[in-house]
Amino acid sequence: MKNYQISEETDLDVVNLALDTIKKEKQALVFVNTKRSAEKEAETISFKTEINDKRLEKISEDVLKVLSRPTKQCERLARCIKKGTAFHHAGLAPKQRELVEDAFRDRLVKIICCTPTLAVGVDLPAFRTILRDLKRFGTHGLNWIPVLEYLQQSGRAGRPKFDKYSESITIAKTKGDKDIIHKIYINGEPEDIYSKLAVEPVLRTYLLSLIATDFVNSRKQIVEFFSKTFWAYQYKDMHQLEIIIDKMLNLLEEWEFIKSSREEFVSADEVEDTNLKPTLLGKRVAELYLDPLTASYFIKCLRRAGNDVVKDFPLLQMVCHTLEMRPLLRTRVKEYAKVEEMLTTYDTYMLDKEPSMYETGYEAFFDSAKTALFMNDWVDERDEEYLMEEYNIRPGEIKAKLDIADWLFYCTEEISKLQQFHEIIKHIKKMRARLKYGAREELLPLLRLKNIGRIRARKLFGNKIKTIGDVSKSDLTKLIQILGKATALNLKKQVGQEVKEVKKNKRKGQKNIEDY
DNA sequence: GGACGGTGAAACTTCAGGTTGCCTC
DNA sequence: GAAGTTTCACCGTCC
Repeated sequence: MKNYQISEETDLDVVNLALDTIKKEKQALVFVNTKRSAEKEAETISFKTEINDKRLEKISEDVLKVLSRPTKQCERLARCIKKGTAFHHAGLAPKQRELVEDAFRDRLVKIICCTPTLAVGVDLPAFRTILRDLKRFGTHGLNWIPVLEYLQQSGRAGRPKFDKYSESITIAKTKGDKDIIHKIYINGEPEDIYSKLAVEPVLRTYLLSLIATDFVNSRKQIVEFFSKTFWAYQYKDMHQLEIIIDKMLNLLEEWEFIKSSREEFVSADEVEDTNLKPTLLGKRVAELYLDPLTASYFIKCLRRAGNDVVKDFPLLQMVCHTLEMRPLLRTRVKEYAKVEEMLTTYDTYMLDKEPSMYETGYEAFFDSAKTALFMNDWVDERDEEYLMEEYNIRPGEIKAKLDIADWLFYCTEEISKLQQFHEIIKHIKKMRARLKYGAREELLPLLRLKNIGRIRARKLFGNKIKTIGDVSKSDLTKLIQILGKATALNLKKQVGQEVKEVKKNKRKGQKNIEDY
């Protein structure tokens, strides 16, 4: 352990450490416990650095171009990057994350303030890691983070190629904290690892896939298989495990994903066994890697829809009320009325049944409706800044939620095919396209064109160009006015009307691109 | 006397992240 | 539980 003094240019420990890192011509990662803190910390440091670099200015500009209209978050990140700092968390648009990571690898950005996003997955070693917060908000207020996480974060320090040694620094806020940090993190042992197989959704999914792939085809084989897993090794009580497995098998059969049949003959030394076979539906659910509970829930909803009219909001709420979509957006007290109103409006169209106020799932149901509300606004062409203000959801989180929704809708589509719910498939296809682009239905024809997103499609639509046919008919001059030259020419090309670029030997009456 | 701006205490709000799947020629 | 943000009372200054 080294002992040295760091110059105190400010009265903020993290800022001093960051400035010291830069002075040493090194880089650091600062780990904090919230997205908001990551942004604030990066900004505070950025006010104190004396970095000016043309390359950083370029990256800063790129960061602003990622969305159709930069949000306040984009602008804040851009300002930080200009000064050689950045923040990094799951709320960043994927492209921005990439820009930040690359800039750090290129040693242009010196300090990244981040949430644990950077502790796992991404390989971004630094000379120094600064762990500002070792406590995080959990079920019982603030808790110390697991030792394993501490190791993950501090382990980001160390670049064998560049440095002879590296540093991981934690900041204690009180003398008491200092002692605790020493005891549990620096001198302590990491926690034991526990098998995730015991978690019901994982077990259900895994059990079904074992049967669906013919890896096992009887109850006995299943028990045998699980007895060899880490789960059984840790759990020790195999009898208890069998009870859990039976419970799951019963559910899978009840949901019609598997069929069981008793064997006719039972030899003297063998115990009774049950044959297990997947149904067609069960096979597909397993292939989709979808939690069987979610699959059976979708089927219930689809049955309820029958041949009735399907509306957007109920469809969105259906996919939001799943384990896959968690964590859901939380409904704040003052928002209850708004959510309630939406639920009342669509009362007769809801595919999912509203639990009574006294049931345990009541709150989750409301949250699923609020999450659906956000998606509904997205397909109503609201932009990222609006969604941030209204729902406190950032671009990166929007993308993640929409991706899950798309996957779940795809699964719904596949299940609908097998269950002969043909009517609803076209609605789902439409909704998937709208979620992808964040657009109203009327823009869908135009969105099939390349290089046309919701912004350009809306511009065209506003100019009475509403279909691909309209694009063909439309005058090139007008298209150029709306979209600019490059895009307009590209569009014409896509509809099979290539405008040749004639540079010389221009005949009378024939126009050059330059003429426009 | 009133508009304005700066300051700081108090009240209020919010709180990490992630894997799976299929394909659009 | 605590950081970060918002709100609001309070005070001084200037016109």
